[in-house]
Amino acid sequence: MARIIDKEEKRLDIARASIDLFTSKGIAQTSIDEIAKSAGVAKGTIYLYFKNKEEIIFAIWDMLSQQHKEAYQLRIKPEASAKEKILEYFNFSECDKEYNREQMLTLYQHFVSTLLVDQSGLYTSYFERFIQEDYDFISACLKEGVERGEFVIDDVDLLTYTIIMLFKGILIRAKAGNMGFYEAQGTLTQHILFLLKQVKRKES
Amino acid sequence: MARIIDKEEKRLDIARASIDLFTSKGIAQTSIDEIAKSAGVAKGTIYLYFKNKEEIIFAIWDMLSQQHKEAYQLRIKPEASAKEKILEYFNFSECDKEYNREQMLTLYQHFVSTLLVDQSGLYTSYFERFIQEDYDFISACLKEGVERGEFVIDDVDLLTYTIIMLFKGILIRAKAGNMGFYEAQGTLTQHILFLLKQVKRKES
Amino acid sequence: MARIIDKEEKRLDIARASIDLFTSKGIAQTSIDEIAKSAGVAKGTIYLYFKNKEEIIFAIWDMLSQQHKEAYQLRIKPEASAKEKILEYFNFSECDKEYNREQMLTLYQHFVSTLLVDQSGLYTSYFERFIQEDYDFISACLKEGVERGEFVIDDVDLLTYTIIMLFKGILIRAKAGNMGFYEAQGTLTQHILFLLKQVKRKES
Amino acid sequence: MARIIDKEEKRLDIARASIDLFTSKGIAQTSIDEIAKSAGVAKGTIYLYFKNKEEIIFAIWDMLSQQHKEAYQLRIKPEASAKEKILEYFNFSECDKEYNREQMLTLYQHFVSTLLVDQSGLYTSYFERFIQEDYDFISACLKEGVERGEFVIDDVDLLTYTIIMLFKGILIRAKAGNMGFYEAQGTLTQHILFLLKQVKRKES
DNA sequence: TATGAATGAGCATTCATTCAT
DNA sequence: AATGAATGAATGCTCATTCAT
Repeated sequence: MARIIDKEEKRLDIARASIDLFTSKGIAQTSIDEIAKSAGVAKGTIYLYFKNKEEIIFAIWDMLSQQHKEAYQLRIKPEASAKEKILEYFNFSECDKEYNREQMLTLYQHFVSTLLVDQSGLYTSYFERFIQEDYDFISACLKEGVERGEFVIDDVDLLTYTIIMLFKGILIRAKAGNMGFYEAQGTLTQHILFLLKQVKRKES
Repeated sequence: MARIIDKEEKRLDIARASIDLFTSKGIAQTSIDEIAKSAGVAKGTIYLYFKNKEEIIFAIWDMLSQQHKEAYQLRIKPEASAKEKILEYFNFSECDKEYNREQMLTLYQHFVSTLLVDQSGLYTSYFERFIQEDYDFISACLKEGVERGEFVIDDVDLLTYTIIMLFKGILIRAKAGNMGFYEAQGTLTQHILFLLKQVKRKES
Repeated sequence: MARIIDKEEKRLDIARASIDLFTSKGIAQTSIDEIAKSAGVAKGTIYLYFKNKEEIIFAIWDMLSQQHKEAYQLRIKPEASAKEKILEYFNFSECDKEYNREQMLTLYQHFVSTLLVDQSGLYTSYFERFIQEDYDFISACLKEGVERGEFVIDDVDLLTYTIIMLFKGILIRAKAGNMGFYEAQGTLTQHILFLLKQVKRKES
Repeated sequence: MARIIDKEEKRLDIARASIDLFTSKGIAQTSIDEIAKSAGVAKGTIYLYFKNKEEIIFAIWDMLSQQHKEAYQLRIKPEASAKEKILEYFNFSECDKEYNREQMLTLYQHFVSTLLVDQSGLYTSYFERFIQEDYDFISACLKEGVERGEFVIDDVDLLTYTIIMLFKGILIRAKAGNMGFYEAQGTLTQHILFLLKQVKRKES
């Protein structure tokens, strides 16, 4: 058992060591050699923990995604409104603990870039899971909001996807418009607020 | 007397020949060698018409963008409503003339993929122009709609960007969700319609 | 006859246009394309006047060498001493008329560089002629100096070659020591003076 | 446990394998591919031992220079006269041990050729060191000769450089005059002897 | 487990020269 | 005579991955 924990820990160590490199130089521009040096292990050792370079990216993603969920759980109060929950879900301020937010944005952009040209289907199916998670969470929030009388929504499914697509769209707009993390986060929040305002229940 | 050659036409020939390769293999995975073979010219000839690989991509983009604009102009009637104009603007059915729509979608995804990891700034500044064009068009339509009494909009700028971001977001969702062109086009239309419905002027 | 003169003149025009490029960028780094542009003719035209790139270099050399001889003839007085004649022979101040002296030095260095790796024998035999000319001139001067009682020389042949080798050696030393034209010229003069002082006839 | 390898020895193996190619084809005309094949390793392996092509050339030079110094030390007796020391310093007979003398001469010519057109400054600064070493050695010998009453020299610095320039000059003359190693060596010796004779102390 | 030496395919770009017009 | 479009060989360097130790 101890061995397995060690192995998992070392996996994470290598993944963590890659983040700086991936975000500062780009995924394609980062060599296994550099990752090995940065992680303080030999090149061959990387391959004892990861089948290939892509697996490292998945591992990073799993790790950050896990952190994000945990941070969300800590921040959110059960009695929060649906709006608050959704906004909090798209708040990535926890990154600052270990990695800075600009890196997180860049990493996400690189990840999506890889997805967009994926031909093996590996990334595609991996990414599908995250979109599904987002979908499940947001639609649950919206439904809860409707039940509580917070929102009036004709088509919860449609609105859910609108929010998801805005979240993806901001990544591209941020890159094309030279936005940093804060501007991107703020813009996204603004757009989500705009949408939620449309479906807010009008008091009579 | 030198050989008489329509330089612009040959440029487009080479660009056209690249599209198949870019969409089937990816931009980064396509070598100049392959483009040359596919275009039926020698490798060096490519460089008589393009300064570098990026220029080929931009040329394709310019070409498709031009075609799209022309097709839009042919389709749209001056008296069309703002809603019709916007929906038509995001209708890419003209592609079938020369390239099929699936290719068009894939190409867009590849292009955005390249943009997302661009470190030279070349793609970024190139792409900025197109986002600006979209912005100008959509916000003009919305304003016109407001003036004509078609819409009631608090913040035209915000709604414009919402539409733009949805347009970018659908590219990612389409990839992650294994959508083809038609599904993606339909989904986008549905989302835009939903948004425009929110701001539609309520008849009293 | 007029045709031939025109042809020769155009040859020289092209050669002249190459000098700037060769000296500023290096011979290997200068493309025929650039020479053509600089000479205001088409690329193919170059090949009507020169069999290949190397011939241009020979033509430049012939031209400069011719200029040097003419300048020498104008400068030197028949009654000059042997020492004066030799020093004048290694004085390249005429370059300033059309090309500056730094260019002349660089060009000479490039030329010798090409010679040193010549495997065809073309450069070698071409260069041999110039060494022979130098030899004939210098040994004639030295003999004249001996006859006139200016020098006492045991082995004229040896001293002649010493001077020639110093002249070649200064090219390498100038490059390795980051010398400019003036420093190189001055250094060479100093060394030749030193040698001639050794064989100067001692008045009793 | 990693493979045990004498990195320095392998470095020299690769360098040694390059000499044949450099001398028979020229430095610029020899590709890394050929060097790799000649050394019996893969192309990538070259770059484990050398940062780039230039480093290979410098490594060869360092190696030969080292060998020459060691051979000189073995040959020379401490009580040798200044004249003997200088002549021995310019005696390259040790080459036959591993590489033949003609190759040595050709290699030197190729190296100087590359130096003469060097625009990066890499060769220039590398070569400067060797000229400086030669200067230090020769001027020390001459000074010693003066102190011992072997020579009478007005300007040691000037004579030192005369010898150095003759040494460089012979490389060019050898090439232009189709001299082989022995003729070049003999000619150089003869010229140095001539110079030293001029400054030999006259017994009264 | 861990190492790190070795591999070799892969690639954008340049350029002297040719030749159809 | 002049043009300039076309050619295609040539090359230094990177890097993910393997595997002997």
